[in-house]
Amino acid sequence: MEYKPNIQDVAKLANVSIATVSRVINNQGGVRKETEERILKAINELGYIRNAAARTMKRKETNTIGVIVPDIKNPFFPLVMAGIEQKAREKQYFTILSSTNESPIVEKEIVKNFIERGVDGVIITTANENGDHLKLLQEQGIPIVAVDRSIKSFEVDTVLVDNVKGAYQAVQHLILQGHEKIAIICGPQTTTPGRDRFLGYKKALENYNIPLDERYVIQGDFGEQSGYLATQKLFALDDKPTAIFSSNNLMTIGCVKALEELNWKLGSEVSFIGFDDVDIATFLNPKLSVVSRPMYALGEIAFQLLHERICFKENLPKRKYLLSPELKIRQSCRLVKTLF
Amino acid sequence: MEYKPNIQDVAKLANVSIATVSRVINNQGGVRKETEERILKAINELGYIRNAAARTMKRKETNTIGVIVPDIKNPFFPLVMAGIEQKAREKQYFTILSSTNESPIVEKEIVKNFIERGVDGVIITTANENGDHLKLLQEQGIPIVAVDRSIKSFEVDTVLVDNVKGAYQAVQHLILQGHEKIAIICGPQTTTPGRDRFLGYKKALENYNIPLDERYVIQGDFGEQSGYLATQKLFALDDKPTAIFSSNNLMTIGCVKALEELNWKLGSEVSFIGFDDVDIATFLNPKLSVVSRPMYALGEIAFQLLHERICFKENLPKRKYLLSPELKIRQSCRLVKTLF
DNA sequence: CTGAAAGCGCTAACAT
DNA sequence: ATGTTAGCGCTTTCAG
Repeated sequence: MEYKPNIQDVAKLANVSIATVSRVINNQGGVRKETEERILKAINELGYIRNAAARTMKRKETNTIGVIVPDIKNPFFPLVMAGIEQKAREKQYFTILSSTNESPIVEKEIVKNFIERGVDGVIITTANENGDHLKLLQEQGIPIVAVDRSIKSFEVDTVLVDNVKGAYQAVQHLILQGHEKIAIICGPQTTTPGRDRFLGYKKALENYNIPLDERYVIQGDFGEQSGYLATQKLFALDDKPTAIFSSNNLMTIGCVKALEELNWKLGSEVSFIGFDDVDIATFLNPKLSVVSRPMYALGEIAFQLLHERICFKENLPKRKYLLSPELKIRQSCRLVKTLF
Repeated sequence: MEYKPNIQDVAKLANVSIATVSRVINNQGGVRKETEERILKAINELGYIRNAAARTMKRKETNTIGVIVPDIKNPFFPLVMAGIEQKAREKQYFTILSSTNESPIVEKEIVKNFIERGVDGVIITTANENGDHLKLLQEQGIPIVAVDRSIKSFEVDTVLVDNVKGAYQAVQHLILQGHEKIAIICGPQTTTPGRDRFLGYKKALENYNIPLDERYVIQGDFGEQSGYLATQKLFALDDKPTAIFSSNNLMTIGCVKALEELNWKLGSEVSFIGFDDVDIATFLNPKLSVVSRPMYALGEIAFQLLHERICFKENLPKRKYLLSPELKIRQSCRLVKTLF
């Protein structure tokens, strides 16, 4: 049973023209009830399923959006994806997902493939915020929504998390607890999240008149290993910090590992807040305080924006959403112990 | 710049026929070098990208495979997906992913949509192992590979993890450490993994002549909450178990949470082995022993099987792979303390 | 209410 | 080496 019936077969079996069949499968009305039933019956009998390729050729739309993420193994993205899919399904859109492994080259290939397939729009967390390689999409008039990382070289709808604010709140909290020697494990300053989280850190210090101490600023690369190393460096300091702010989830993990090995007591000897919730946060003792991002909402809004853009194209100003992260205070940050 | 150029535009600009252009974009050779260059130049100038829909109509193939998972938020699946994508990319295949949220109804919709789109094959971890809703695929002659969960109602290539063996090894390990009161937190007995892991548990007890004690068998649903509840039940027993085997990752997390709240000392008062590695495993103190599944390999092999099937269709026997999980002994299971 | 027919953009068989 | 042309299966005027 390998034969794929087409609209012709259905028409023949139902004794109508293919135009009528088309009307029925597209619910366009204007077909007598008996005729419709006859057609439906034929469709069922044959197991007819309409051919999307042929349909797309006429319609110039696929009801499909493409999603591009840099690393599907990072738990952040599946959660965003879940939000996107949910909203997309509601609007009868389908979602195709590809992961670039942070490679702009792969990303470009994927973009090209998405265009070939005629996706109606793209949601992307790009591997390269410059974004020149995404111009293809723009040239084809395919709407784009940038999620979590913005795109520099042209204007697109964007939904970001307020990284500055999240970092600011975390550091402010530490300051209000009496900390002054607050270290930051930075993300790459070539990425917006990396820069912005550092910015929030600086702003908080500034607002509370705490001078920035370069020794407490350690560069990391968002990888676990760099968080580990950074923590070791901080521990080696004569004048150790009393609190650490880590700029992302993986570095948090590295940091916690180092803390444990160094026997540098979390919560008591050194307070800690990390950016991004991590699975382990509530399993550690003390439980980790974190800045948590609304991943699901990020996905939902991204689809919302994309959908509007697909419907109204250019008759819409470019929009930038900035979602607020949530500071979840648990047990890893405590009032500073003053020594006098 | 909204106009999508087509093969005609390219042909006109390069002063050739569309057939020649087609030859070039498909690397079929038989075109004079200068001509080819002229065409390439025109393609570049116009920003031409070929239309997959039109191509598909002729070719009857899309170079695309569909992947269906029950829950993209479960970290298991993105890892499998990464393995699939890697292999697929090597063979120039594209991958489209959809998640069913464990709903067979959604799954059926997705299947239908995949067929509409003309995917060349499907890799699926089905939400309903019965599989009647997948017959559509079979009828259309679309190859299927089942991953992690088998399909009952017809024969397909399958790649599973040896759940019986994994559970057996875990429980055996506990037995050899002297445990006799070993509890299991079961997965749903309607799923193969749920059943098989229970089977492995029973087999191990049997082999070592330990009678099955119903009080130590708690039903869960693979969700975190059920692991939590199960642990509470076990703790409430007069004759508490000295070891717990949890049937999956999420229930492990629930279990560990409960353990902590109940102040039931992991490793000393109660030994533990869980099925599936979890992020937190090595952060806990003591570190969790687990049965770990080869997720990436699962994905790689699945694509391999699918690809062969796409190429050779029926001229291939149905194949069943059974990958061995790995028992990772860490610190959460200890020699039983005998009381006499 | 229904049908006939013109393509959508491409590939591939057949000419030249 | 290159061009001509017949569809692939569908949607959508335009007629009836």
